[in-house]
Amino acid sequence: MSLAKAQAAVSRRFDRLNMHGIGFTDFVILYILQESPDGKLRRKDLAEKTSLTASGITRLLLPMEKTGLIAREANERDARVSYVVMTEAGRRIYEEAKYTADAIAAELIPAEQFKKYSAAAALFKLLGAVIV
Amino acid sequence: MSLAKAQAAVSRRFDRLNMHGIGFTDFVILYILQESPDGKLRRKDLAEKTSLTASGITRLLLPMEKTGLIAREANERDARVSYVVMTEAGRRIYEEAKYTADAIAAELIPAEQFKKYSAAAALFKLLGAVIV
DNA sequence: GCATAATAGTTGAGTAGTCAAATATATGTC
DNA sequence: GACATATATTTGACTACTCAACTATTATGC
Repeated sequence: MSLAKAQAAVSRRFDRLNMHGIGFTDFVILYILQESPDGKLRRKDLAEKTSLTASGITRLLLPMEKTGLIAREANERDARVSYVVMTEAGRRIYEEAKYTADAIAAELIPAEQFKKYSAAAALFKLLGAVIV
Repeated sequence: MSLAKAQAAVSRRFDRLNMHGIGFTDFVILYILQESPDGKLRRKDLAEKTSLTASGITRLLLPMEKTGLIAREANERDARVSYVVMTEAGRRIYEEAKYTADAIAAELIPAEQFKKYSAAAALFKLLGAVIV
């Protein structure tokens, strides 16, 4: 089961991110948020982009909100949705973690791939290109 | 994170296997056992082939042993190892589940790939070829 | 041949999610 | 504008693992 193997290997290497106090999935959340045009997304959309369930997102974001990496913002038109916005602290941690993530990604992927992007961004794009 | 997405999608579809009383990972175990030359493997080797930890294998095999899909066999030379062998019941369930797995795999992969093998075998080989 | 290190497997405690049900709000229909 | 239906999020109970520490056994250096 090489898919499982690849994913296990990739996310295990990214465990080094916990030196910034965040896990692999937290980093992915910050990455997605920082990439999104308004810098905020509905929980639903984060769920889709990460392939987690809405429930998983709730549980993942809870500690991130407590430690102040992200914050909650209401939607004026629809009281059901609560946006997830990156805080200043979140952005700072993301920038720090990006260096680590880039180093890890550089160990994982061939050199030509990350001329244009940061290595981490390239890795994500590469994975996106390979499957599904 | 498309790797995670792909894996989530694949293993979620294989949830249909629980109509045979087994999960996706149990099926993978049976598949690996049935493919192995002697029809038996050390727990260690199963761990490596599935990318699980030895501990995960212990926990996975426990119920499979209870329901009689696999059995335990000692190694005469080395008392530390315990082989995992497929039982008759295990082989029967595997053969049944294979039809379901093939049907699922056929929905997931392009047609030319499974001329030679069963669709499930082709899927596994394909995944193996793509990454790692 | 004895001490030290290495290997196979299991166990306790914890983590990262899942699913199904509940809650709150929005939308469409009549 | 009330009622049924749909959508976004949260919660409780559970599952499928992981890691670190342990037990039992085997291999190695001296």
